[in-house]
Amino acid sequence: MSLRAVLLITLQRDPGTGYDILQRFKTGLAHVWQASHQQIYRELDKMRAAGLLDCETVPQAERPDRKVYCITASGRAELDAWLAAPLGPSPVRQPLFAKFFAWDAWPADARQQELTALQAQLEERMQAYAAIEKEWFSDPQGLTPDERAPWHTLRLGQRLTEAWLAWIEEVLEE
Amino acid sequence: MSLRAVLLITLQRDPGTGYDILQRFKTGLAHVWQASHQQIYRELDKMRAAGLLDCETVPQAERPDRKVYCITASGRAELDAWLAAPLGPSPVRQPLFAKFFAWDAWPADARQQELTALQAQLEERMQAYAAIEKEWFSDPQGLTPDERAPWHTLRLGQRLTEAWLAWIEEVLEE
DNA sequence: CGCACAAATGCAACTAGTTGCATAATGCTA
DNA sequence: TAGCATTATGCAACTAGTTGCATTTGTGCG
Repeated sequence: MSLRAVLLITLQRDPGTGYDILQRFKTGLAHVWQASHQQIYRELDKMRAAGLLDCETVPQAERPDRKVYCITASGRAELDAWLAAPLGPSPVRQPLFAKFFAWDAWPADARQQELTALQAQLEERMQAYAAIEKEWFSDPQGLTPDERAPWHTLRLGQRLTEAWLAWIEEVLEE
Repeated sequence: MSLRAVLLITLQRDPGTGYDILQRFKTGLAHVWQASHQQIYRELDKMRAAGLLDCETVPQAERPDRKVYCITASGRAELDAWLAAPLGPSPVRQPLFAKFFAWDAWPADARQQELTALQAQLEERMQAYAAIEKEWFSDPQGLTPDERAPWHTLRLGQRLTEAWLAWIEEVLEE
């Protein structure tokens, strides 16, 4: 259900094609939602069939046609309903924790490798966050509430990533 | 794939039935993995068919038979392979962030309700962590490395939950 | 007594997401 | 000039997880 909501949100802000949305998932929405192009195209088509979206085919010279989707009144109603309803709890699934519970069977070198790889990945993420913050949110106090909201999600991303990094350091010290 | 690995891990430690594993997912493994009984039973049967598990049916007087599963050599090999291979990155899917990106369409009362509900849930989780820590890990320095590993996962759970709570407070102050 | 809950298992149908393949033009680069 | 990335869409088959229903007996509660 949530992919559908995310598509409604982004199309409500800006109509676009499946490909456009794929690009958004790689840039501005990267720390919100990710989905493959197959999933996006399929979901958009289902939503159009359900009357949540309108679709206009724009032919292009020498390129495949662009199918530009845009939200309908019924799509907007579905989005409003989704926003009003509280999110359910998401099930816990931590494969890394599972490895910790198999500590005695987990080879020390694999352990080391896993944790340092994760560390590198998290540090990269911190840098990506910093770059986004610098580019878009250099003056958080000067933003409208609507513009501040995405900045808050960035802040949480930073807090969580910092917590992960501190923990990895603690574990690696052993 | 990870459910399979988690089942291998817990059965390697202690053979048991699907029902037993369901109970473990509700207690000791609650912050590691969660799955419904249907998923567990189905996966166990598939794993038995694939030769990863042995199954012994224990008839009980006046109760449904218990099917006790226990890991085979080939199951153990699969577990070792899983432990040795680094985990892939998990896709980002944050429905709450999505709501923040639809800030202007998100009614203030729904927002308030969502965040305070989440806050209550996280505080409950902190208490659950504290209870587990008190019961099982009151002396972390006195544990063997193997016993310390689950304690580390608890510590990360605490750190992440604290980060969430601090963030919610920051957001609610607006 | 009747009702809910725990113990113990399972089928069937569904939604969500992944993987592999296919098409077809343009532009870049080794 | 051959090969690879980008733009733009899609089918088919698969794995993973959810939801709803069903069975059978014992135990505790009001």
